[in-house]
Amino acid sequence: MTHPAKVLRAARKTTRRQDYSSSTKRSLLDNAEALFTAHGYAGTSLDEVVAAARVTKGALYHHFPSKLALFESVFLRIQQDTSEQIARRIDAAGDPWERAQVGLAAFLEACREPHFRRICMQEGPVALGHERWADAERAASLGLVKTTVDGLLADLGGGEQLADALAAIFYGAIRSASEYVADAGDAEEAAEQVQAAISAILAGMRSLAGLGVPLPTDGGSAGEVPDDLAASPRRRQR
Amino acid sequence: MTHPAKVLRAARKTTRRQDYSSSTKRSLLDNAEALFTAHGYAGTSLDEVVAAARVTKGALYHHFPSKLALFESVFLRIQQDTSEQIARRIDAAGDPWERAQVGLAAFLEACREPHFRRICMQEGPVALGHERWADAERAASLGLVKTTVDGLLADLGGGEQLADALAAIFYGAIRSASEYVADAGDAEEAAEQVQAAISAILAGMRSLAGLGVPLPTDGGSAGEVPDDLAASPRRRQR
DNA sequence: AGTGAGGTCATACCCTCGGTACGTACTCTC
DNA sequence: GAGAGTACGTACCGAGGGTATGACCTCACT
Repeated sequence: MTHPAKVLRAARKTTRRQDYSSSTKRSLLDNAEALFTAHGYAGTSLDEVVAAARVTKGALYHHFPSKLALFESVFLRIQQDTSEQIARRIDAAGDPWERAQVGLAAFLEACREPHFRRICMQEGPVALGHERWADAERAASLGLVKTTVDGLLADLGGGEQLADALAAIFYGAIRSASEYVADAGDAEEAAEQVQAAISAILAGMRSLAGLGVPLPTDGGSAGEVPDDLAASPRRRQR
Repeated sequence: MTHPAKVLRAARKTTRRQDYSSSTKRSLLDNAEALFTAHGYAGTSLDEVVAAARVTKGALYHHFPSKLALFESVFLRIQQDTSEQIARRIDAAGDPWERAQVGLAAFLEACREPHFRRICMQEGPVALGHERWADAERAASLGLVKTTVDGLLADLGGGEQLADALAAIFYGAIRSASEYVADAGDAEEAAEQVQAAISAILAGMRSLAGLGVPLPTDGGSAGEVPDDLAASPRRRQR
């Protein structure tokens, strides 16, 4: 058996110099993640980051062009890890309705991780700006929701034109639900309530389809809604 | 007839000095609102604000103890105006389901106002911090949603223990829906989709109740959910 | 092994911006 | 009309993001 170090270096085909560099970068990312999680984006100074990572600002600015770019790297790393994790659990589930339940549970769980909650859900939109954050979300969390919703609608048969809107709605619902759970005194009980509430919503949609009620109706199916309110927000009732 | 100026001053019971002061403060609030809307909290410097309001930092710091306090004043002013406006429209509606529809339409409309959208929905949580923002929201927008949801549940009969969770869920759903509408290429069409989607959800809940399905079921009613994912229900089916 | 090259990082500095200390002018009251 | 207090301006400080410059260290090539 050869020497472990030699095997590693040979296998990874990296120079000592590259090891140093990537180690420095990784340390910056790790420490930045911890500090951003603890104090937020604006509340974290680069001096704190470089001190924690035991480097200087020169090193930081060699690896990242700006504070924002550093945050974005941290953000993307967490987001990708988390969404892959959730996707794996969804894929392990069976029919669309079970997948929705599993996805919800997995997402609620992820939102109880402080770093995901703080960096991806709270700081992300404002630090990166709504535009870039929304793009990243579309590719990750929202994408998962969209896929799941597509599955549900396919199972119900119909309502495809509502898929995007429904995905956005469910995504916001889950997001807000996670805040509700995180803020609740009894997180377990809150999580149960959320599961029950969303189950009820899904069950309602399912029963609607069973009743032969067409999903893609324009307003009015939940109660008498004046035309001018259901159709175009421009025209308001006096 | 007495002198006009005397009449005015006597009627309003304010001194010229107080007029000047409140005018200065109002100008600061107005200009800060415009700048915060355009460039966000971090992107707006106090120098810009005082220049726009044609005063100096001394004046600003006489009226507001900090930049954050200035932002909070702007925030609260917009939030109160908007929620009062929405509340009036809800109160003008009839049964709970119509109230929900009207409230949704009014909220979607408000979210298309740039200053409400940017300051109350986007910058608020991060600038004020989640805690203070959540408190303010509970008293305003979320309060409206909670009241409306309470009305729905009362009409359905049952599910009261889910009211808080449902309100949080619907609030997030509406929030996200408003983003969806704001980001959409065709806002009109997007708003219609959102109205239709939420109508479908509400109709589903209504039909569930009509079918005699009890609302407060613990998970699993939408599909088979593995025990370990069902968030430790106190009583599980089966 | 020696050496040039370039990637990697440290040091020192600038600039913006939130916040403070203090001075001034004006207005109201007695 | 004199004192008092409010409203506001001016000058400055310190924190923090960003930059210019150069040293060191590794690596490839001879």
